[in-house]
Amino acid sequence: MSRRPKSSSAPEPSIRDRAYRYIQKIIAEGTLEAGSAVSELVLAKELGSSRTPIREAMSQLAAEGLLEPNANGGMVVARLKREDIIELYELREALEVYAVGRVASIPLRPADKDRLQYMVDATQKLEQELSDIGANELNDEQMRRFIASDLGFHSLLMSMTQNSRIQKLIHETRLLIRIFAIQRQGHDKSQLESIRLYHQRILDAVSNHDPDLAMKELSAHIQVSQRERLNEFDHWRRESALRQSVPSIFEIEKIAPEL
Amino acid sequence: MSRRPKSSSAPEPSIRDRAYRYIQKIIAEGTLEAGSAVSELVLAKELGSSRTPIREAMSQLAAEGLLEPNANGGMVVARLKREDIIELYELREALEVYAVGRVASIPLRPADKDRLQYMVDATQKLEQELSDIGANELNDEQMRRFIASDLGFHSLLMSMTQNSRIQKLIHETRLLIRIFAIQRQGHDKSQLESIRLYHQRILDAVSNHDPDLAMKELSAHIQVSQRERLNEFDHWRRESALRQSVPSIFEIEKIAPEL
DNA sequence: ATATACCTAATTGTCGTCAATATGTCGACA
DNA sequence: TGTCGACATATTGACGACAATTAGGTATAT
Repeated sequence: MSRRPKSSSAPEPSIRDRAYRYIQKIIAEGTLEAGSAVSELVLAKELGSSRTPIREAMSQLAAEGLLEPNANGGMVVARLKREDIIELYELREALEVYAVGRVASIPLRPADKDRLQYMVDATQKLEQELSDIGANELNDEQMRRFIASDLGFHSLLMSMTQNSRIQKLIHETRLLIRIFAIQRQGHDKSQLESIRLYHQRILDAVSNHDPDLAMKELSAHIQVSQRERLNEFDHWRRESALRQSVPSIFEIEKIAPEL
Repeated sequence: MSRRPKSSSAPEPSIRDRAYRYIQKIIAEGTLEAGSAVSELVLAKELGSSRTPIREAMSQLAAEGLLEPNANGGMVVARLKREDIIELYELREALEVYAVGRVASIPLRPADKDRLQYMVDATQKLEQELSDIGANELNDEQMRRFIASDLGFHSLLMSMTQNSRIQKLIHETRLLIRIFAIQRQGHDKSQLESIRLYHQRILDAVSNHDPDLAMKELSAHIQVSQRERLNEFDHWRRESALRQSVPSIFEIEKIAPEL
């Protein structure tokens, strides 16, 4: 790694790293939609580099689950199936529930408690805003704030685990879920309140050194999220199936009117 | 993947795959000791290939934790520190305990129960052999059989989980632990019995659809293993420190006799 | 004899290219 | 007209080579 001094001022990221971040970004942004094949050559031209660094970056993305190797060869942007959502949420549950049990077993520093409470309060503030204007769903800006506070709460909590491997896995799992999340329709007020209450109960349990309760609440919280996500997925798939089938009938009628 | 027809008879593994397995093998066998730098060129010559496939295989191994990138560049065979052992066992605990809870929640097929019981019985048979000849520790052949039955029990149990990602992570984690295990001195009879009893209790709990008990037993089982492994590690490190310091004195005496 | 500077050797990140295969299109034939 | 086969294209896996940087050793000066 001669080109990776990574010393003081100029980390000089290798082309491989830049490619890694670039591909991850365009997948996260949805520029590359799920299921589409991603070519090494076009990415190499886009980045003005050779195929080699792109190739290595894609291997890593594949190892993390963002890309999956196609049968005939080459990579395809991973397309989450229903079972994948189930698996990913189960993985989250296994890891996060264990982690929160550990966190709740050690003293919670007041500063950390305050930061966690701040995240919960941020969500409550959003609820208040909804009530004030009589709305039931979050607008885009509010949605962004909600995601920030939701992610912040979980990230903060998990960062208190000493276990770096578990942290990394949780991060990757959440990333996968988030990236491939169906366009999450804005949570309504009741969902918001439910999430906030879960967070508050988890925080209280951690604060009270009650690992069992903290684990139980977080487990339920994740399971509720899983179910909501599965419902979104089923809705989306049903609509998608309709959109797919109806035009095809039209096509048949247009092409073969005798039927 | 032109060279990967993967069709019927000749899967024709790509050079990359062969390199992956080869490197994993020589690390597992201890041919490459932990901490030593592994050169791409040497491996390429050993395998009679170019550096490219080796490079990609090494990237994958690094992603799985077997190799770790060196600061100046290049890869080094990962050398597990004490915290790594702690982290890996915690990860195992998080994943396996969750998985066994799931397995215990669904009906256990009689065939599976028999296979699990067979693994437990295999361990008990080893105990019997020790008792018969009045020995206290396993010889090499018995040790191999024990590892097979121990690994078999856990693998079988985990394979009943529907979650492929959790299975894969458990597999990788166990591989890491096993590969970097300090030369595990043969378990003595009491350890053998303890392990067998844990396995039996876990099996019974799963068989009786008692997820909580199964999880509790497996958790304790893994924690005991972790503690044993940490003890081994501490012993080894203490001896290693002695071995390191004494020769250095010899060296000094040879190089600078006037001291 | 020690320390510094230089030089050689080894190793790595990246590149351009080749061979082989999968895909899609066009044409021929029944 | 429908189906099969050959051709062209595109893409991937692998190779050898180059530039750059680091490490280690040597020579030189003090």
